[in-house]
Formats: sequence, C-alpha cells, structure tokens
Amino acid sequence: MAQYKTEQRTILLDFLKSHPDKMFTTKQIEEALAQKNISRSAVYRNIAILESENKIKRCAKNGNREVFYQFFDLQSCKSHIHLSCTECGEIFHLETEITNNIENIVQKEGFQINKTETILYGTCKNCSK
Amino acid sequence: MAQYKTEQRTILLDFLKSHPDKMFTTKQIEEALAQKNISRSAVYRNIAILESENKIKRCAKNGNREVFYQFFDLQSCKSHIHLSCTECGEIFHLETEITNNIENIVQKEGFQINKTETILYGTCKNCSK
DNA sequence: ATCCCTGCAAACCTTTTGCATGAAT
DNA sequence: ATTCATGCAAAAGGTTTGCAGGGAT
Repeated sequence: MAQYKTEQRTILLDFLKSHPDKMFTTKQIEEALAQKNISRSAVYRNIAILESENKIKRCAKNGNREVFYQFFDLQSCKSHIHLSCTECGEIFHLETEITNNIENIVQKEGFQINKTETILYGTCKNCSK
Repeated sequence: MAQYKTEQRTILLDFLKSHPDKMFTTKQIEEALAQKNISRSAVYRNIAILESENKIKRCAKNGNREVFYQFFDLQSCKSHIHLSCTECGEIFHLETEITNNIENIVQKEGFQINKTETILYGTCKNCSK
C-alpha cells in the first residue's frame, strides 16, 4: 500500500488512465514511459501498489505467457469477458451479465469471489475473413 | 508436432494421465519425474508438443504468475470453470454449462473460439471458516 | 541413412531484491 | 527527523535455445 504520493506513481497511473480501454504489457509501459522520469523498478513496484489498491487490473493472456495491465475504472467496471485473438494478438472486451450467473452459483457453494477472469481464445472477425 | 514416439514423452504423458484431475506446475512435474529418465528441457519441449496436440491443457493462475498443466481427457472435457483459492492455493473445478451461453453469443458475433478459460479468484469454503 | 529428440549448459527475459541516495511527510 | 520510494545493478526464477550425440523410423 502506498504511503507517500510520488511523481513516478503519478506518471504510471496517468498513462494507464489516458488509455482506459487498452491493456499494456510491462514492456509496453516501459517503452511508453521511456522519456519520463521513471525507472524500470519503479514501474514494477508501482504496478504492484496500484494493483493492490485496485486502481489497475492485471490480466493474463496466452496461458500466462503475457501479462497485461489496465486502468481500472469503477464506473466502466461492468461485467465483461476478454476475447483474445491468437492471430492478431488483439484483446477485445465484451460486456455481458452472464458471468454473474456463474458467480451466484459459486457463492452459494461457499466460495467467496474476489476477482473474475474469463478469456476466450480464438480468431476474431477480421482475422477469420 | 511430434514425429517420433519417445520414451520421455511417454513418461510425461503417463504421469499427467495418472492424475487426470490435478494440475501441475512445471516445477512439480520436474520433481515428480526426477527419478525418471527425462531432463528438464525434454519436459518443456514435450509439454509444448503435447499441448499443441491437445493432449494436455495449459492453465494460468494468479494473473499468470503460475502456469499449470493437466492431462486433457476429451471424455471428461465437460464445460467447467476454475475456482482458485488465494488462501490455500488450491484450484477447484466446477462443471457448469453456463459458459456455453457466452460461447454462443460470442460465436454469433463472428469470433471463433478455440479455447476457454474462466477463473474465479477468492476464498474457498474451508479457508473462509 | 535420415531426421528427430535428448541432455547439457548457456542464454534469455521478465520480475524481484539489496543498497545507498533522495523525496515526502 | 523519520520513514518511504527511487534508481541502479545484481540476483532470481522460469523458459528457451544451440549443439553434439543417440534414438526412432
């Protein structure tokens, strides 16, 4: 949990906030912030802090081969799933309430849910043409 | 894709096949097979081969911090989701048809699904006592 | 005979960590 | 003044790769 407010953490959060619909790997974040006053280790440490504060979301793709981060906007935090196109690598978001049903069932069985992650791997409309 | 049948690949597949309900990290696999005639690199290479042949399944946990493998039995390949307990680390399987609904919707939108992964993170019955 | 697969070790990549310095409170 | 966060570089951890030798067909 963050104690002090620092320039580096602001740089990181502002960047993710400015692309609310996009997910970034740590590499992409580092590259995007290369000209800014933030080091690699600060990127990692602040990602961990922001994630623990629920300000950003972590998401794994391709069976964990790539990890993405994204600004976590409570307002836009509708129930949604991820569609990962294995052709072009793009990740699409699809809002749906259906996952709520699953969550209800699971909760009833005694499992308390903190976070949900649904990813469908396949080929997107464009790439399957 | 495998061309020849080798002892090492048989060792690996037999091990996973003998625990059809359990998921293993590469580390766990290596340890379990330490006394067998198979090297670390053969483990990795054969995992990739078996995965590409759909004989085993890869699954990411904890936002990709850990990767698991499991024998993929077509017969037992009912629609199911994963419940990952962040307390004890256990991964539970829950069979449900509900994910099929999502898949239908997505397919209709033009996205062709190859693989589905749903993970709910939280606290299991035991740990929440 | 040919091509594949293995084992070993080194390389690779991403993430984490120790430490001294500088910033935030 | 105190405590936390940073930058750097090194370490760690997991996975991939190059290469020479042995195995499968």
